[in-house]
Amino acid sequence: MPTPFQQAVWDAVRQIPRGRVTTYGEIARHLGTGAVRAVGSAVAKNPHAPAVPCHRVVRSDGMAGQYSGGQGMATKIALLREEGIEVHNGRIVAFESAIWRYPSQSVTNPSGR
DNA sequence: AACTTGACAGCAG
DNA sequence: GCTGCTGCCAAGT
Repeated sequence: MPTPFQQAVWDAVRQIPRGRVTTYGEIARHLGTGAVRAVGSAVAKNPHAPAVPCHRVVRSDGMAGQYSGGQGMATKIALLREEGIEVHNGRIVAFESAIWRYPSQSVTNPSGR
């Protein structure tokens, strides 16, 4: 029986569109907490895969990060490549461009900046 | 109730 | 620029 915190994390990850990635820090910020590690633990226990694209959650330093199954980042990278995200030697290509930012409260200017 | 672990992030060397 | 240590919050033992 998952905790409300884990459900919140999974719900946040579920919002990540295909072909995009996000960082644990972004999720933590979106949840209004600095528990980046707790987020990682929650995602690691994610029983809703692949409903929750946990493989789209990467590290903030541009690396794919770890993954469950003991495969390390191998499986994670494979899934990301299927999503159209290029990954070289565990490093995400165009990382800054691939990062997905959670929508703010409201955009005063819908123009996009 | 307390200690340890964890799919990380950030700063210092 | 890269490697290493500390800090963070939550969950598990």
